[in-house]
Amino acid sequence: MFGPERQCHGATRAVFQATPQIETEFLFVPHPPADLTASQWEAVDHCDGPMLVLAGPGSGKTRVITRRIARLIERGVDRRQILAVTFTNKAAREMAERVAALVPGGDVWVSTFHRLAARLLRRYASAVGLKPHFTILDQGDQRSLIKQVIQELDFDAQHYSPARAEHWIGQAKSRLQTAAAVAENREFSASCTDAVFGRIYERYQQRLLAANAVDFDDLLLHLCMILAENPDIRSELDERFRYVLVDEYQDTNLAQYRIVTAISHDYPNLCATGDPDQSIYGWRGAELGNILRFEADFPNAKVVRLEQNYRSTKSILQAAANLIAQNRERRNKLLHTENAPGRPVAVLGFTDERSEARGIARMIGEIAGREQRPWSDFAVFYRVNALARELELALLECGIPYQVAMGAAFYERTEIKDLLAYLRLIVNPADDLACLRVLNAPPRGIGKTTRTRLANWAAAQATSLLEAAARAEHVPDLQPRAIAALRQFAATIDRLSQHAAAGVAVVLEEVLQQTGYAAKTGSEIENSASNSIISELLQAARAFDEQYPGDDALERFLETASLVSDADSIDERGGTVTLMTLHAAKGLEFPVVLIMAVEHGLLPHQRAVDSGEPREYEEERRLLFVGMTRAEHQLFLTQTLVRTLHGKRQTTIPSLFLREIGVEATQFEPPDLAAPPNDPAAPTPLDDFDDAPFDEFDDAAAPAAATRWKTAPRRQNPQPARPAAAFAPGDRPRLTTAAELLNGTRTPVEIPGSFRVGMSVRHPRLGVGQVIEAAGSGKWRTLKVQFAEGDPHTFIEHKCPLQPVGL
DNA sequence: TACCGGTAAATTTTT
DNA sequence: TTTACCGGTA
Repeated sequence: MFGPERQCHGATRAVFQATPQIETEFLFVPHPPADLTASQWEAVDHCDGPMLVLAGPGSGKTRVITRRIARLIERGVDRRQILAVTFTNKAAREMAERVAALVPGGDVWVSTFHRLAARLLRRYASAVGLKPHFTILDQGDQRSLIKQVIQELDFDAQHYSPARAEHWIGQAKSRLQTAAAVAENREFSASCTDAVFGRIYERYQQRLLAANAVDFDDLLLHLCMILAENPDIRSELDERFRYVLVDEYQDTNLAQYRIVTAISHDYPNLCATGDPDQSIYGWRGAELGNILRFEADFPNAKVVRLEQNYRSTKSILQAAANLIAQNRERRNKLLHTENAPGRPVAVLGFTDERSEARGIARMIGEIAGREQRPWSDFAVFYRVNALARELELALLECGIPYQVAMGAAFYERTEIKDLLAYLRLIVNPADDLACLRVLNAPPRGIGKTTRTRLANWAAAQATSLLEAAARAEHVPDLQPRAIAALRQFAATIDRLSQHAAAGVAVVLEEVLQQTGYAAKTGSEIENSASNSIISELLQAARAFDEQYPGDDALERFLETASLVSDADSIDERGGTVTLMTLHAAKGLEFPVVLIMAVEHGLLPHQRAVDSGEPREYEEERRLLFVGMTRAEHQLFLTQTLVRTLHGKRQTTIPSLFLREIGVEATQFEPPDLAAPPNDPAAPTPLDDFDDAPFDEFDDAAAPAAATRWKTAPRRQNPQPARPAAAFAPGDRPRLTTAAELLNGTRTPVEIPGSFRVGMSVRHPRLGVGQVIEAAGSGKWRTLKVQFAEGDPHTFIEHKCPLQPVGL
């Protein structure tokens, strides 16, 4: 009688009893609105009970989530009982906006995990020994505190670097190992190293607690502990958040998983959306197992698969699907699309990183001109930030505007961090890190010696640095001048505190005035730059005051500031090409995408290869998968023959991923293409290329298509193209090469190169294999090659019929 | 306290 | 190659 609505039962029955008017709605058999597919509607219309939405890239996942929220409300669910959790501020903002557009009125709690945890932790702070106005340390603060701790404990900083300790502690925390637990199990530590890091962790945690501060991981860890140890709080929140939606579930770590499950126990209406194939944060503790195990965790879970892609062309999707099919640890999905076949995925080969960068810049320029695309249609992804440099130079050279999405943004600036540290100190006088930061900024004659003596005394007295400064006259061995400076500093903070409730902007202005920070010395240019940054902060403060008036404005402003990230800074409207790491690309889409340096050692990254862990190797594959599936219309992958990295020039090894995608061979550009175009009047080869129907690039049609390049200067080459064989048969994506695209010829360029260990090679009879050993030199160099089957074969290099694969 | 020079290390980084 | 950091000296 009620059709699909019969699924609404169990724990949430109370909701429906309380709102009987819903019954009337059941009389209308709900059917999918025209703008939703059947499976999308299935997910949207699901009401009670756990649900897993396995959403492939570009499958309209966000839309499904927002529509489901609207649908729940439409059915009479109290909107305050809905909680939607995302990972990024940006995603949260977007989702909130879209929900607001669908069901005006607010009150649906859309938040990131960390912000949610921060909010709840303020309320229940005392349960973990914190005071409500605790400080959230960013990574920089965290790093410097760890450094201090290592120094204090007098461990060898060579072996126990702050970076490693930070990682170790982060891992421990995301696995819910508290410092106390680590201390208890110290004798069971797997290694001496673990024992040392355990000590660091303990001490670090003590210091955090003393400063009434938490780091990012603590937000989650503390909340987890609260939920685990306080059944009343847990059930209260469970009841409060009856409908929980989690986006990007594949990236949840153990702490996040526990939080989500803890508040979905009595009301198990958890809706998890995600894609195992897009899990790229394993190194930060994300547990792929969480999503793979969902049905085991929730045996009666409904599973909806969104497999139709609305974003990419068939070629792109096919190529990506080929790649990801190689992963073992996944759930098989049938990615498909109704979109046009589109242009073949192109692999562009270049001689070195410089010609690669120029080639990319030219490619972008030509496509933009020909297709009348704005620069913002283009994105270039790379595995490591270092790869952006050469590209930036090339883009500058071509006059193409770009933006790099990368770390060290606004809130990382010294001025901003200093000013925020003052605010932190006002809110939380125990915040020793903030105190340390501004004690001598601007300089007021409090040097290193003074600081050490102050810190020692404060530690002995078990008091905060600020408090110690206020009572500086008791600190032994201090110069009278230092005492005066310290007392004055403390008095200044004290005076500033009186303005605390007057709004963020007012406090900030007072800080600037009273500390003399504004008048800080510096060169003319530096000053103007720094001034504009400061005024930007002031502006943000004013905007914040308007939006959130109230006594706790300062505190909330700080929370916002510390939870903001660089990804938030990407300006979508700015008409520029976007450069970013593959990690940063998740969740975005661009009409034209170029992925640089698809080479062994970079993608997959050397560290993943060295680890020998299939898990890590598969994550690299997912990373490329994520990058590829960002592309709507056109996708290019590039590789070079030699690449200079860390100042070392090395012959590259082609990425095995290329072969998995279906690239049999890349033809490399002739060397002269490396030079920037010097005759702008010359017809661009792409003019022609673009008019060609895509079908002409089919295997069989390839030689015929070659005749189309009449406007491009034909290269005399006795050797006919090594043509059709270069293109994969059947369901393989169709691939084009750099030479074809940029030069308009299909004449392959023979690249002499010696085989190296690790390279993939093709033998006419034995198929594809990998060089596992090379010996001798010159004429007598021999290669040992392992093929898919049988024992390795040994060849004499200069006589053997081996072809490099991917070269 | 501030600067210079030598050395070592150099993924990814939602918060 | 570039960068960050340490330790020495002015």
